[in-house]
Amino acid sequence: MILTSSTAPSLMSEPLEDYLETIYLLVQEHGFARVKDIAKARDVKAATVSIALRKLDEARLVNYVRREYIGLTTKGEEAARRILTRHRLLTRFFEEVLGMPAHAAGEQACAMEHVLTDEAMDRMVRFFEFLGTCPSVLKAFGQCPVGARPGDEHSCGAYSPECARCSLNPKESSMSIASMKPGQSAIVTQITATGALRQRLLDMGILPETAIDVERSGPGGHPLWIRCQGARLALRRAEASNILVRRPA
Amino acid sequence: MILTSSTAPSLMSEPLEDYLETIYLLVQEHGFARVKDIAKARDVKAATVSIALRKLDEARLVNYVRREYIGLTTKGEEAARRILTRHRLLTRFFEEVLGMPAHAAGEQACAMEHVLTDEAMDRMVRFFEFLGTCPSVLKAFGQCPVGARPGDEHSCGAYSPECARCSLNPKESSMSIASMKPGQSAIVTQITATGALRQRLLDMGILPETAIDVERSGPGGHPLWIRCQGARLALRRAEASNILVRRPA
DNA sequence: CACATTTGTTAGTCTCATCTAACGATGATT
DNA sequence: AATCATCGTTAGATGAGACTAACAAATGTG
Repeated sequence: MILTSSTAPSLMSEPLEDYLETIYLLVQEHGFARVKDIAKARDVKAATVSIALRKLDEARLVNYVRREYIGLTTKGEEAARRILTRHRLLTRFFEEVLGMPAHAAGEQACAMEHVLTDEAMDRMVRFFEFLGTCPSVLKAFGQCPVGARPGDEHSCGAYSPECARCSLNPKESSMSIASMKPGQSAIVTQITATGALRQRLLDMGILPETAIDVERSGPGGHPLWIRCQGARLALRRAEASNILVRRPA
Repeated sequence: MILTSSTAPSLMSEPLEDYLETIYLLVQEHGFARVKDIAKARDVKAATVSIALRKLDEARLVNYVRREYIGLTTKGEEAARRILTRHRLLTRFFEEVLGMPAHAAGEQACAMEHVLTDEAMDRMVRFFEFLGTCPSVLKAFGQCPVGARPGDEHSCGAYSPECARCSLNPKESSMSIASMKPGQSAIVTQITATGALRQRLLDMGILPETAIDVERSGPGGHPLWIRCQGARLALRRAEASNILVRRPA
């Protein structure tokens, strides 16, 4: 989707930002940066790096003398650190808050670091500051069945009776859409499916706090027809039973 | 930064995904999609849309008969809904969790919706499921000085004595790096600056839970030299006093 | 020192997404 | 029915970022 952007965060293309970041890291690690190493780190050919360096030189972001080691200008260092900081922040978010494995968190951060606005960064930092003073929050998330990571104690969505804090254990008020009648509406609270089925349901638009209207509901093996976000979807009963809802008050 | 991606989330370019999304929304809103409307929504020329439609038709994502209304195939609808769901999820995250204004949240979501991996989406949904059962968390964040949004009661970083929950009010253990001596180290807990200064400090890499080493510290008007994430930075005392830290135990 | 290997640059090509300009096709107006 | 405005398509150009292939420079080895 395209919304008209009000702020111009960066004047540089994403690839050029990546080169800057790569150079910064290479200099930090080895004390110098060479075309070959940049090419390897970014998984492009050396020829491509040469061209990029000329552009970065024209933008006064690197000190580029042909066939010599490459250094960042002050301006280039600042730009690199700006991106790198976003990378670290996003990585921490996906790893520490959402509980993703380090590598996946880093990859996700790579893809987003170029487009994180100042405002979103500010709010994200504030969220971390908040969490720093209320560490119980993340602990609670990590210990809840929904928040458990693969390898954790209550992973795989296995419900734990001790988890009173989050009260995610099935209770009277928790029903699946499989038991709803045609014409009824409800709000999704949780998708208990895992793996590919979970992803399929999410991709269809079935998210927490989304309204679901049941249109047709055959008994037994017949599919359940629902409306969600304006779209008509057909679900098997086995799938539908993985979507927990609450009836609006 | 570039990390080798293990999963191939999408086979489509971002612009093509945007066209799909735009068509989906236009059909939902008006019952049909025309080249002209797509061009307007995406802010490109009609010629560009024509070409994109040919590609989407080749990929069997739209039913494209020259000079007629454009409809999505089942496959196209699924792809569009996939992106749109990511858009909604990200928007809600930036709006409801981080407390950004609706428009800014939507813009940020636009920029990220194409690169959100299945795994990150899964974890993000789980986080929402968790928050649905522990709504006090977001309430606590929104009411803390750090989490207050512009317009909220304790916005602008004004500290509120009532906010005992988050204990963000200055306390004995809370000191700024301005009072640190050369050779001392500490961990950043909070950046109390706002606006451009805050952004500048963040961009330099000064984030919560980041280690800071003081290298040189002149008295009075002299700058404070610190190391942060391997970089040497010079800060004015007025700036340094906005960086709160705790000494490692 | 001569030659081979490694490293970097240049030239030319490709694809993608965009543009402008010109041209068809459709439909509305008088 | 003739004309005109709107809408869509085609053709051709541009700029970014990548590639290959060929060449040039630097570095090591016998």
